[in-house]
Amino acid sequence: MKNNLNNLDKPYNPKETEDKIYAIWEKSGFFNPDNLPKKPQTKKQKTFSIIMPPPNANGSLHIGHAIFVALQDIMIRYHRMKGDKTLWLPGADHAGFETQVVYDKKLEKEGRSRFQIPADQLRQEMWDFTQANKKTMENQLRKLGASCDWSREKFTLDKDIVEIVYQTFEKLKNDGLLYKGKRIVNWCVKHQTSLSEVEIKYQERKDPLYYIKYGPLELATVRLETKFGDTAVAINPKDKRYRKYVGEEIEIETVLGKSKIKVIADETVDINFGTGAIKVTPAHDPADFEIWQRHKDEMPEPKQVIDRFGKMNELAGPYQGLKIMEARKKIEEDMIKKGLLNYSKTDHHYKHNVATCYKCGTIIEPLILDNQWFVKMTEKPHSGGESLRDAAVKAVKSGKIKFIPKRFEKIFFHWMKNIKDWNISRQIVWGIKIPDENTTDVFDTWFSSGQWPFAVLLAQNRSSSKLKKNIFDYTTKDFEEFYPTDVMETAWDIIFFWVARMIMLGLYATGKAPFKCVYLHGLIRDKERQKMSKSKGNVIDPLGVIDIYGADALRMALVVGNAPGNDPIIYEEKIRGYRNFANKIWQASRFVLMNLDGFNPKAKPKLTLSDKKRLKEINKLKKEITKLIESFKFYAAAEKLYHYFWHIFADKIIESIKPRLRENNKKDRQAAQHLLLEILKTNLKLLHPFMPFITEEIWSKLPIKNKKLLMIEQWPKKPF
RNA sequence: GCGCGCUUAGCUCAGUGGUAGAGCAUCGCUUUUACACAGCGAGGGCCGGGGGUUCAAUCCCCUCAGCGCGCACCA
Repeated sequence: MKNNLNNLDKPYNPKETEDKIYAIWEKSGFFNPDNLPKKPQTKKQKTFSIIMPPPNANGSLHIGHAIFVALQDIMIRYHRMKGDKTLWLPGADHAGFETQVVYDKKLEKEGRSRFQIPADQLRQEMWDFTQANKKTMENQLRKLGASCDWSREKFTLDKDIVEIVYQTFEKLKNDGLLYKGKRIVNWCVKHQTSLSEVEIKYQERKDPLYYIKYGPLELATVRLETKFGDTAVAINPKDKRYRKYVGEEIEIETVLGKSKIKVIADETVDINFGTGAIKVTPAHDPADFEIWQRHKDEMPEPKQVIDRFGKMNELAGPYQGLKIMEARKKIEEDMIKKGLLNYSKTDHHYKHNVATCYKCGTIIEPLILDNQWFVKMTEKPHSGGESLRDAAVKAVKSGKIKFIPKRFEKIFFHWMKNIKDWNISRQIVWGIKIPDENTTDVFDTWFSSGQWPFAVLLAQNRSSSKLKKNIFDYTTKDFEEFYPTDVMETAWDIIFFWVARMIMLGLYATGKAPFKCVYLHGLIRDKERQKMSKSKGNVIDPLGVIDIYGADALRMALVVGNAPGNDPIIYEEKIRGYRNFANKIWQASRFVLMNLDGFNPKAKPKLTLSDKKRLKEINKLKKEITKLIESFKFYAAAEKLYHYFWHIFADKIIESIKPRLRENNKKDRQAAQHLLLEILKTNLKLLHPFMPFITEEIWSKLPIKNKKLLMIEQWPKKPF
């Protein structure tokens, strides 16, 4: 029998194979579940679906994306081979704030600024920018071997998706789960937008804690510069020292002169901290804002003394125009001069945590903004049912949604317990405009991506006439077939940003959990355990790696030794090791093919006792691999396959069979050939989800009648 | 402050209530017609410390130490 591998280069050359193979797959149409061979009518068609976490269309794919491709493609290819109607739906995220930040930097380099460009023009520029990135990312996904259904691909700014997002917004509004108003928000003075609770990071800082005289009282504060915005002094109602002042107006002296201020009692004031008395600055402190909300009748309206750029405004008198830290220093000096500061008491080593922007590290300036939309997390909707938070917690507690690894469920519950209402207003141009006549704000990007699993399925084949129809009275074939999806596979660091929101919004909008299982992979580190980032210069470009070692090798390196939830370490030697493995597969396959002359597939093999043992052994392997994949232990399955192929099949079986291939005993030779081919075929199938390119290429060379593509061959399960 | 992890061979990581595992690296030997991106062989570990449960603990419980992470936070 003829063989082709014989003529090829000795070391396996992935470059010559991978693009060609991907083109064959894509052309076959089998990425689309509708084109897959149907099971006999007697058997019920099972489905399997994964919605791909849509990569941000503001750059190119990094090694973290390669992990999700490797893991999800394993599941997808396994289920496809098992005969399930398998859908992997790709997409891209406009990634509102993140993309705005990236684009701001680009503009900065060009000497431009988003605040000087007309909004429409900027939006068009950013649209072109993201569309170009999206194209690049699609090709990168192809390079990685992602067997996703491109015909169903969605972008978060597609018209139909936006329409669905608006309808969910309407529903939330009608259910009383939205409120808007003048609210205090986390304001980033650099990026000029408000941020949600998960978009701020606390950083420990040392700042002086000052003690200042307030009439008959003394109080402690870090923020001298906000004192012009004080609208009350608060004490604990149980504090005997100050109880007599409650309800009184006390006369105070500041650097701006004398004035009067009300003393109020609030239980949140800690008697033991500082002096037990605090200044209340509702316009610049979230906790103080809450105090004001509780004591509106006793206090004047909040007074904003810092503007959106982090500079003192006209209410700060002579300090107007100064940045916060400059103003603080100046005020400190002036207060000392005037004897308003008990300087000897100042704690210069006061450690506290300060909220900063998670992107740029700039200290967040809490500000009161108008027309801010918030989603209520802990209140019940008017139409009945549980709060967004409670429904989500229940779904996980009841096991409707499972986390892998399970420990993340605890982290999830802990966060949900402390969850705050969600500010979904962003003051940037890049995003979905909030349907509110009084604002140009856009939605927090996670408000749309939080709806992604049901939105992309409801948006399929949605004709323009149906576009307007409310999703809550409408369904699609895809939604019926594939929702809830089977697995949401993503990185653990976006549990709160994304996973929690998908669970809450999915349950709310559809009444069903958006997925049955959340598989969380870790963040890739370098050999020094540092996170990979462009600024550190330790990033690994997946395309560069693929160019040298091949996509199969990269995928294996990312899967083996990578248990869920742990942060894997990746380095070149590891990838090289799996390149070597790919070559081992290639060489062993070459050997089998080179020794097939005279092989008759129809002849009944006369197997020896040890041959039969080997077949038993491989039956056991099939079972084990299947079980490991089903239980999400991809790292173990990959390692086992590696070990079997290399150290059992290549080192032991092939070596021991060589003499039999040379002998003239035709029957025994047939048996040996039969054994080799059977084992090779089974291994290629089992390895296919992990190393799809090389296995498909070798499969194409095997002498098999009525051969299909390996990607849709039946997953091995029946014993010989 | 509340909470979650991790600690196993030089490195990266699996693992199970019953005599410790893999890959890489190391050290020998081998250029044998699938493969030197290789083969054959070898060395290497009080499974972080202490205590407990058990016939038996790397595994379960307690405790200590080191490392990492999440949440919260008051001026």
